[in-house]
Amino acid sequence: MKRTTYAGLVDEKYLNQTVTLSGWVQKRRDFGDLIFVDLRDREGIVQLTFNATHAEALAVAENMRNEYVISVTGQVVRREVSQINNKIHSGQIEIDVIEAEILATSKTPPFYIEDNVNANEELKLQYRYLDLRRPEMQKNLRIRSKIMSSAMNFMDQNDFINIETPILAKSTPEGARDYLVPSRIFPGSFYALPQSPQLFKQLLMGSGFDRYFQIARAFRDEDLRGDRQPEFTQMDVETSFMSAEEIRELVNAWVKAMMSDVVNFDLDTTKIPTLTWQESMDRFGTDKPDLRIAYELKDVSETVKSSEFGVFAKAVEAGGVVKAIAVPGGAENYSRKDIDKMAQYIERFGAKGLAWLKVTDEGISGPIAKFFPNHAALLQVTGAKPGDLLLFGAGRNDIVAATLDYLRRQTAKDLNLIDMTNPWAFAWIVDWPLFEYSEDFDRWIAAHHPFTMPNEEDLHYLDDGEDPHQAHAQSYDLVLNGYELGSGSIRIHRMDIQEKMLKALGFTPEAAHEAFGFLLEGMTFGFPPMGGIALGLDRLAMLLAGQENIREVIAFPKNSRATEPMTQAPTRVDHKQLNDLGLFVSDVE
RNA sequence: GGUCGCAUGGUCUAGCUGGUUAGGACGCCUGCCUGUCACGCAGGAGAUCGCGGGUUCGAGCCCCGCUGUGACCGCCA
Repeated sequence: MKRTTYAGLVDEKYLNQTVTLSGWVQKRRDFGDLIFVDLRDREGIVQLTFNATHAEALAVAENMRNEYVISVTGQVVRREVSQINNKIHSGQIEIDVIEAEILATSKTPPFYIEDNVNANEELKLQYRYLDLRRPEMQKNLRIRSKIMSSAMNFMDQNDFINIETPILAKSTPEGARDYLVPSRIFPGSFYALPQSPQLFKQLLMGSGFDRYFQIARAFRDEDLRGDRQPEFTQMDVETSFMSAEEIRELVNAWVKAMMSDVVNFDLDTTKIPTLTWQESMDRFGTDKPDLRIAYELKDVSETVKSSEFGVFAKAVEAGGVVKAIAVPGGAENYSRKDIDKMAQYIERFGAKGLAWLKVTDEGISGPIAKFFPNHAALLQVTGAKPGDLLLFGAGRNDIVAATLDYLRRQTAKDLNLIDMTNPWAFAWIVDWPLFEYSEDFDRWIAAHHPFTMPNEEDLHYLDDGEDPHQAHAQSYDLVLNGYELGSGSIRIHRMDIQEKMLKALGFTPEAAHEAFGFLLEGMTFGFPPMGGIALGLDRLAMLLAGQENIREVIAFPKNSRATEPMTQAPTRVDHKQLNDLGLFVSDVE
């Protein structure tokens, strides 16, 4: 029996036709001499009816169970009006089955194959192939597929050349921890899986390809998060002779095409705001603001520095800040207990406590209200209105920023204050610091990567005797709804600047040569001005699919401990394999 | 590396202040049923309460350790 169409596509257009369908038994409803079976395939569900008119088929249906694979041939018939099921596409019709065959039986699955399953994550990952049968997962992966084909089309139409770069690459200092691959031929030597194709794509610009793209896998051996997997997929782009602004325009055009192709949304890219990094940090406390939330961080340091409330006064005195958000309607909607919970949560950001005030028609209330007898200025600076809840952060600027960023997002989520009339809030964040201080390494490291071009007017900061850490970079991040989608920059294409940069990062000339000699040498052979970007397709797919975890758009993801419950990877390997590689594993229990 | 949660039939869960025949829903099995689509009805099977130790006359419940797992902080150029 050869399949003629998909179960989920059969509708009135097929009336009275004989069709052959194959798929999985979603559900059987058995009335003895009448059996209904919901047949599921990738496109959806159709109801099959079996009755005594076709006794052989009925007998087969009696043995059907959930998740059996079956093939049936029957006639598409109209349902009586009272029997129409509007929940499914095929609900106007059903299949009067003439012939049926069980192609495979199934054990009872460990969880229901339906959306909104409540099974725990580990179980779903262990039986990932079953979880992927769920319509929602099928939808998610198809969105992902559409994003990829949209990207490929756009790049092709814009004369980009798709070039693959090595997966077995060289370990370089700086950046994330590498996944290492031992060399058999050179025991003790290792390849590294690329954290991104960064250096290769720059070299390709040196080769004159001018416009490169690749849908590339990248690997970072760091701890996972809801939006972070150890291997992930980037749309990696590099161009020659383009300014940062031109590159952002190009990405805007792609994003516009992609939003249209994938979610049929007409994105007005002229309305995508461009914020400097500093502005974003000041207004939102984060470098990836969710612009669907109207309220922002307000600096009240000046207003409260001479107040009687010691916590605020001391914070300012010690060189810190006091900032606040005014949560609309928060006064009624948050109890003392809720606020205590928030206060406890923010300890993880280093916050010592959470000061708050409820704004009322009469003024302000709450435990610290008595310290602000003249609260008019406070309300003016924060823009707070009666009914609002003022939440304060006081102390070190970075802690205040992290705390209020969290509180802003969390309260907006709690109180439905996310503006859904603007469902896709893109933003560009530009003018990033070139360096950031790493407490881990106890030195300055590249904020983006060591090949990021400083702003022209900041180049002098890299000269001897100046403070390089004041420099800002020609770099840009694309943000969507509070997630970093991608990050790029204009690259350094001149060796003299690159050498200064590496020096500022603390590389000796020897160490720089050892790590990046091939790139430095390349730059002596005429490298063009270049820049590019890498966009995280997993996160993009997650957002477009309306999911909150990146696992939902990856067919076979890792769990939060970077293991894969289905295959059990990573696993031990046998001694022969280790011997071949010249490896000895110590510290095995 | 750290913080906070979670772990009870196949699944999701209830189990209070320590004494229960460990309860429910869904699923599964058997039988009946010709219009269901959350089918219905009758019956049935299915649990060393994650592991180890401790407290106690007595532990699913309290304590300690471990394991697994989720979220987050650090980390992620």
